[in-house]
Amino acid sequence: MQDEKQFLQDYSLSDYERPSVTADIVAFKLRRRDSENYRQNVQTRLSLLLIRRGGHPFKGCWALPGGFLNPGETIEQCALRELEEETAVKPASLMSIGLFSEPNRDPRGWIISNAFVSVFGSEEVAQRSGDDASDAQWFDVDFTLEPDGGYVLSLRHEDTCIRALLSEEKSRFGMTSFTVRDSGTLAFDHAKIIAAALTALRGCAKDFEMIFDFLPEKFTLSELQNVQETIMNISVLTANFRRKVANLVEETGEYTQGAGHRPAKLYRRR
Amino acid sequence: MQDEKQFLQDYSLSDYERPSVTADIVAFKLRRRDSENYRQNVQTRLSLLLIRRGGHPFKGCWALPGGFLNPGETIEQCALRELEEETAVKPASLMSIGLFSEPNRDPRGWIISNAFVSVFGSEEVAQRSGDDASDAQWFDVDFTLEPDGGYVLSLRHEDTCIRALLSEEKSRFGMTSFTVRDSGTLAFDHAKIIAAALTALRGCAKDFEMIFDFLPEKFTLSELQNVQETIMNISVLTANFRRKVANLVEETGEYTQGAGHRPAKLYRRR
DNA sequence: CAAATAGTGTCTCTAAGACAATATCAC
DNA sequence: GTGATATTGTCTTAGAGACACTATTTG
Repeated sequence: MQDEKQFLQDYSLSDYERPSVTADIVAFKLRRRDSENYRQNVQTRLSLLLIRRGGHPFKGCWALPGGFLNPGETIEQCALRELEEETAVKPASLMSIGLFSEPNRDPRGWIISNAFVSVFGSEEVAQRSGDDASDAQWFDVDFTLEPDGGYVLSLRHEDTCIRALLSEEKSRFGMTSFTVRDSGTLAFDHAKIIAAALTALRGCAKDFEMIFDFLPEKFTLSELQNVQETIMNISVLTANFRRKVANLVEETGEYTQGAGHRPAKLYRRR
Repeated sequence: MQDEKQFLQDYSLSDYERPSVTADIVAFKLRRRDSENYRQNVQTRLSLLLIRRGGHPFKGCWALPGGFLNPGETIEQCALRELEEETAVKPASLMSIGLFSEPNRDPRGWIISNAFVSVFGSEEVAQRSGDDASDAQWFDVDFTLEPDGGYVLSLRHEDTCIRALLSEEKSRFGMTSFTVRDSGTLAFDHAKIIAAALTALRGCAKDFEMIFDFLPEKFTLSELQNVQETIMNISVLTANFRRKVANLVEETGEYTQGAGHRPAKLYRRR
């Protein structure tokens, strides 16, 4: 035992070269679309948070929020800390989607990144500007398979439109990874990370995982259905949706009011 | 542009403290059990590869194969390289199960690890001994939920029996993580990693992912069924199993011979 | 024939999908 | 009543699970 104490005292990790480690977060939120009819329910779009880089490299490009792992914290704590520096709010959920470790993914040097999907509820999210970020904005997401087999990732915020092209690479186990053919004005390999995040998010939403995190504690079944439809970019039949989620929710006894049509029961997650 | 070149030339990552990064691999294989009856099909057990540590820390304990990430390689390449140093054979598959980054998981210092599940076919796997490993052996796996809600992980090889106790921690998204209550003679947090690996492996096997990697190119449906049953520690009805995998395989036209009973069609993966 | 595995047929039950019908509010 | 959403009912079909049955080889 004395032996081991001595060993650890003498042990030095400094002989080996070490990478810098970061956490990058793909933060999702549903953005309300203005409705043309005041009696209609709110329409939503899926959006994600990007930060305009103020310094080199990729100066002026848009990048995912994230930052370096500090001693004494886990990678999840790092992700939450970096995210809170940008949004001032804790996300409703956080899910790892893997380590991105291509040696040349960052021109600054050997930097590998663990990426996360995070979800924010629909309450307004405050924004701060970070130290090396001149701007942070939520971009509407469009990620679709083209007839030629390629994927197009479009991110829009007001006049700004980012467009990236990717190819799918099926590597066993249902896990799909993407290759970037054109990164547009996205920094680093963030197009690849966003594509992986969207794939993971849609996979979860299919099984009703994570969809509750987009909503407040109490919600109507229509709102819940809207979340799934928005994320997966599909539309499902109401009757079937309600049957499938019946066991995942419970009634609160409360109802919506003054919506211009029949009130709806408010549910909560069970 | 000149501006950016200059920036990158001046940029130094050395101001920040950096962790060492490793890849640890939970390598699975099916081990043939001696059958009491020469006419019966071979019975199998799930086994995983452990290495006895020859040096400090955890001297004499058993640990997962793995090693440090080198510059110029991805974490997947690192995992394959370390695994090949131990087994001299490439695995049939490799799947990441996440980054383990608890600050004090390694007494040597700040070392974080990306864990992988890998699968080897049933052909014999050669073994080399690594530099800091005095022994490498395949341990039969038993991982079961006890009535008290805890999990027991038992690993056996001849006279050696490792026994670890864990608790389940459901952290949203169906992703379950484990807390180690008693590590037994397993080094570091490897009991936690093995529990996560088994959970991931069973999740895959349920959907017929990864089960083909345990078998040679040509196999019978009985063998395939046996793989799933062994991994998940369940038994399923033959007729139902065959219906479910029917679209995942195709006939080769060949048959087994001389097994002491009716020959079986050999299939391959489609 | 006995022992063992290989392979098929079919019944039931559940869940998913499609579609129709009714209910309730604001105006 | 009209326009909008809320909520329920039910028909059909696909798939999972259970179980019974037949087929083929070695010894």
